[in-house]
Amino acid sequence: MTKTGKRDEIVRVALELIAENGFHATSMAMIADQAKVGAGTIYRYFESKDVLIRELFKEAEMKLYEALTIKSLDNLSIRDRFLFLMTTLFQYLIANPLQFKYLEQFFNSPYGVEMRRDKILENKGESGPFLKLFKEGHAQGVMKDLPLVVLFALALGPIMDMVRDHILGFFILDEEMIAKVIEACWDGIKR
Amino acid sequence: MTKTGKRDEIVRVALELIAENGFHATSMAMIADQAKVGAGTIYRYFESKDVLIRELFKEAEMKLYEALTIKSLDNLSIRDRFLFLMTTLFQYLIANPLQFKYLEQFFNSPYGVEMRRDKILENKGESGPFLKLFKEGHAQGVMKDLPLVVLFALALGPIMDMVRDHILGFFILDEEMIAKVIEACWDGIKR
Amino acid sequence: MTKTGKRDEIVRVALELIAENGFHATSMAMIADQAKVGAGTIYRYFESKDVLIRELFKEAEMKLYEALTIKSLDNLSIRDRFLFLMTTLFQYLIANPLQFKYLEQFFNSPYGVEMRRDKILENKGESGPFLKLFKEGHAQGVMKDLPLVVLFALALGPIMDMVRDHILGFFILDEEMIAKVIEACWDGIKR
Amino acid sequence: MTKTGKRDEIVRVALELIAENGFHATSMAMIADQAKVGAGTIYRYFESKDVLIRELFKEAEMKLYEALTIKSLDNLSIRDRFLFLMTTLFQYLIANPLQFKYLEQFFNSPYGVEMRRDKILENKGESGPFLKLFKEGHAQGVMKDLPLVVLFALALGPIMDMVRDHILGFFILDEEMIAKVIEACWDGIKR
DNA sequence: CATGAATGAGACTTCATTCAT
DNA sequence: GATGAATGAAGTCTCATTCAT
Repeated sequence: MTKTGKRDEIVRVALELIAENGFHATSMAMIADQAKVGAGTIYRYFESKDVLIRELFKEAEMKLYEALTIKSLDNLSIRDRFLFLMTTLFQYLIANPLQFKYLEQFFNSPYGVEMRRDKILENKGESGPFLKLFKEGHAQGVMKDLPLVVLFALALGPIMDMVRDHILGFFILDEEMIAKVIEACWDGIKR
Repeated sequence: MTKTGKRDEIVRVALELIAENGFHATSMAMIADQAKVGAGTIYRYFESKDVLIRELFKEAEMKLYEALTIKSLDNLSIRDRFLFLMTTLFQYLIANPLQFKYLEQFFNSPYGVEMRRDKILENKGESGPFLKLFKEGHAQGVMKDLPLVVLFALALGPIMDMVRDHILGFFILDEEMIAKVIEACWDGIKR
Repeated sequence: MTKTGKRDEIVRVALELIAENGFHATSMAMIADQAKVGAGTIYRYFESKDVLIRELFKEAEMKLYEALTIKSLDNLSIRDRFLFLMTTLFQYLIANPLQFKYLEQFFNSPYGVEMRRDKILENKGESGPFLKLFKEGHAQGVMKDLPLVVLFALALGPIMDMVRDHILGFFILDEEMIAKVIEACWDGIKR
Repeated sequence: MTKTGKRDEIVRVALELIAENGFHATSMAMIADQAKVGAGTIYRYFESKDVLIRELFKEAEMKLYEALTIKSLDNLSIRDRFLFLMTTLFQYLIANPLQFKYLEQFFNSPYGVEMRRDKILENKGESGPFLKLFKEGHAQGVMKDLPLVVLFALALGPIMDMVRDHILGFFILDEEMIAKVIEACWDGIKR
């Protein structure tokens, strides 16, 4: 196996195991076993379990970010861009439940204290797609005159809850329902 | 110390430590030390750490439920009842940050899988205040025609995010801002 | 309950629990619970668990000794006295399985190192019924010229094994079989 | 130290400590200390203390079995084979007192309930040397017409008692005495 | 005298991490 | 680089014993 092959396998297995079992219930030995590497090998790539966990987060965050920025939306209206971004987000999270579960766990743990959920989308600086959208929505007077943090919560809070319930099998989200939820979120933030 | 004094102290300390550090990082020894009881004493009151954690949840859930049901609202309009309930919830969570943090952690852990956040308010049967409200809102055609689960997410998802940010000190929620957020949530669920 | 009533109850329950579960698996709390006394009460009668265990042994030993000396056998032949004593022993142990199990455990544990099984019957000085019998058997030339310790082992070793198997349900000892086993033991020690 | 060196050392030390102090009084920490390994190392080789205890038994049983089957005895008479086997057993147990003490403890504990002492020698199927001997003795009419279990008790019960006394230093067994004891056992089982 | 809540030493076990091979 | 056996600190839990009531 190539060098990066081992690293990738460790990352893949660690994300999967932690998403399913939690940080605590996932031992380094389990990861090593399932990734078919020696226990010590993980430490060639990650200084410690803590570092591994943070690295996993960064990679999951990055992938999500990329999913949300694949397409230029500059020529659409604010509303249409919101609908598109939200739909993309929904679809990505539903298609990648392990990533979603991992991110949820990460945020809801001591690790996530200094890294609010909003930051997933916001912290990429000016280029964060939701951030950019909300700023422009503000400027055009299309959205409520509320702090960006509040707009994030209004738009994304419900989404996270719905996706969690869907992944846990408590509620089935089909395309029609997704569209309705997004519309309702829009009602919450639009002026 | 009175008989129940020790149990109360264990509960208080355990909630605080777990809220701040997480389940995993809070050892039984830490709880015993800080509660100033012997290590074995905890086990007179709680069969195991697991049982302690679930008991803490039950007590926190109960207190929250009580806070939301102290006042009869039957003679108010749906909208006013919603505003009142949401304000009460906001205020309770902000005034009891340890309980909030504990509940958040509990839900976002293997413990909480079978106990969705919505259930906090819903599962008390017909008397769950939000459940009752949403059902009536539905019936009267005041609210969107969406499943109750979705209405919960739309109304409560943003609240949880805002409260978390407030408690972590990322954003200051004053009464005016709370009122605005609640209004926006109402926009999200009203027809 | 009278004072001795409590002590007796503790002794009875402790013997039963230890016979069934072993020293280690029987906690003082279990004994107190089942004897319906407070945990501290046991310590009014027995200085420690160790003392209780030794006291239990002494009482069991005493009862067995009494069972073997109820009847004067001086006018019987050596052989008949042997048969009678052995039959009595067999019957007593089978009728009192808890006592047997307790004694077995006691001997086969650090407690019993300084108190060989033979001592049950021997240590009552000159009056130990088996000891007396073997000495006279020796003197009359009816028994093999072997040390008393060896005669004890030849006569009693098989009995203990048989009784254990019977009590554990591995083998059914009826009166006929008992008689045969005793006859065989006699063959082992007779000249 | 070689790879298996640690396991062997753990086994050796555990057998010794348990033989001297009993299961309960021998902690895993004591074993680790005396074997000069880390506390966790024992668990690489044995899943739990329970498993260690059973494994120790299996190894002790196996060694005893091997000691009794090193030599083919098919061309000897039943009586000579009996004398030889018994002598071998005596010598093995006296030469390996730790194994003897361990086996005694094991049988006389909850572990040994389902594994009667007789089974040490019997359960190897048709090849158990004592079993084979007793069956043939039966068939040839050389031995008493008693169940095999009884023959085991008559032959081996006294041996165990004598060996225990010898090991504990209560009685010195020299070769001459051993021969006499075995003869007496033969008298007990022969027709 | 009796009680039983409280204690804390100590038992078993896990697991992140190291390091000789 | 890779391995995985070894480590030992730390965690959960038990239980003989004490002592205030």
